[in-house]
Amino acid sequence: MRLAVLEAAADLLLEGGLAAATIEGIAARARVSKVTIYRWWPSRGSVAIDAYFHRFRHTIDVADSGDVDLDLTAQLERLIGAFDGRPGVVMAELIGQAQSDPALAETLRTRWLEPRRAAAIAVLERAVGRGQVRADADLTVLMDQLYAPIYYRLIMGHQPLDRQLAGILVADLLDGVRKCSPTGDDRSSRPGTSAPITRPARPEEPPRRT
Amino acid sequence: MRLAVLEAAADLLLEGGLAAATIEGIAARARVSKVTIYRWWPSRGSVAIDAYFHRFRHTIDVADSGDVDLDLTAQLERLIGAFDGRPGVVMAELIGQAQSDPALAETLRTRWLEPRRAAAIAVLERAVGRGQVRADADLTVLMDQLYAPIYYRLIMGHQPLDRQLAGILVADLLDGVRKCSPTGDDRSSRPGTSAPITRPARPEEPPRRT
DNA sequence: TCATATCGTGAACGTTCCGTTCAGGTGAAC
DNA sequence: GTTCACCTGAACGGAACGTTCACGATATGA
Repeated sequence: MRLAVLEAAADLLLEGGLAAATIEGIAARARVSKVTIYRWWPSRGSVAIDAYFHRFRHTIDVADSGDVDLDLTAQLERLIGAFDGRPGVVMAELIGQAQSDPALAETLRTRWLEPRRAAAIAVLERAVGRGQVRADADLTVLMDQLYAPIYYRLIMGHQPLDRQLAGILVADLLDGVRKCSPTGDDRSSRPGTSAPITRPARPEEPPRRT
Repeated sequence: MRLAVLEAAADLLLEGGLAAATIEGIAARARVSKVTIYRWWPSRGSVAIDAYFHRFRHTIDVADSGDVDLDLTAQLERLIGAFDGRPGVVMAELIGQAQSDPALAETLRTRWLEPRRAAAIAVLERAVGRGQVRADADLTVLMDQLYAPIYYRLIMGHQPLDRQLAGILVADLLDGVRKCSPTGDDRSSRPGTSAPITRPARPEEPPRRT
């Protein structure tokens, strides 16, 4: 029963978005009573998000190649890929719904956002350990400057959300954050007073749009 | 009548959020018929966003001090300030609603987002003109790395949204984007091969959190 | 002065979906 | 063969949507 509900809900979500995934619609499609759904889930959004996670349980595989650029770019590209097409629309609608449903917001934070943040923070912390990223950087802000633009474009739709964005985001930020001088780890130290330690060539770097 | 509706809607929005601003509630509060509201606005979200803009017509004053850091930081701080307290909650709910209401999304883009983006892009373009920012940078991505984290925190609530965030965002990004060598404007040129042109002291820069 | 058009009104309507209640039915465990 | 956990259809009251109707007000202008 539980599976039937999740499958039906996921189908409806992908077909007609969150608006189509009403409790009564899900119940009818899953050939299940409304009461059964209410026995297991507290609200419509709750069913929807469970259905989404059920259908798209992306693994959060943390690559650790030793190259911050590559690892972060790969993570961001995977996220952008996960938001391609209907699943992206559904995620946007779930985030939207969460703005007026605190329980849904909480679920979204704990089951979607935080695992991914934890994985990405780990990458950054290893980079700090290797001296590739300044030790005094606020990693939570860095995270947001990497991830937020993806969600922002997904939600606002003011700019396209394509894979090459990942590389640009990482390059923009790391070039600023990368520890340039081995001695200076203070914010007031000028970047660029000596040659950067590591700047791995990224041959696939696309030309800049303007 | 029109004003009465907007005032009533804004009141309800700030008191009880988007959920409280129902058409019938607004009509009752404005002492106006439902029909009258439907004559002028196509949907609930439409009334709500008009009411929001009516109540919070922030001026988009573009400072041009000649210092990118200061100008951008001031812009971001003003945005963060505008999202403080109830107005921030309401904006989050409007963005949320826009995820399932294309007309509302369009209004949000054209009347809120784009004017602010245009102002900020102008600041960046002047900075490019002055040689403070690399000419090959993708300004639209830079914009997102500055602004998106603010909306992201507003909507996800995973991290606090305080004013000092503005300075960190700008510093993180500009240190990477800042044109370090006057000759090199190609992505492959190493940042930091010579001293940066301008790096105005920002004494109020807060210590980094981790 | 009076016809007319415009705009607003209250009241009611049908619709959809919510979340809940009720009176049963089925099947496995003990 | 009783009990219990779980499921069922059917119906309910409630909220809000968006619409329709018949009926004022008001002001324009012939």
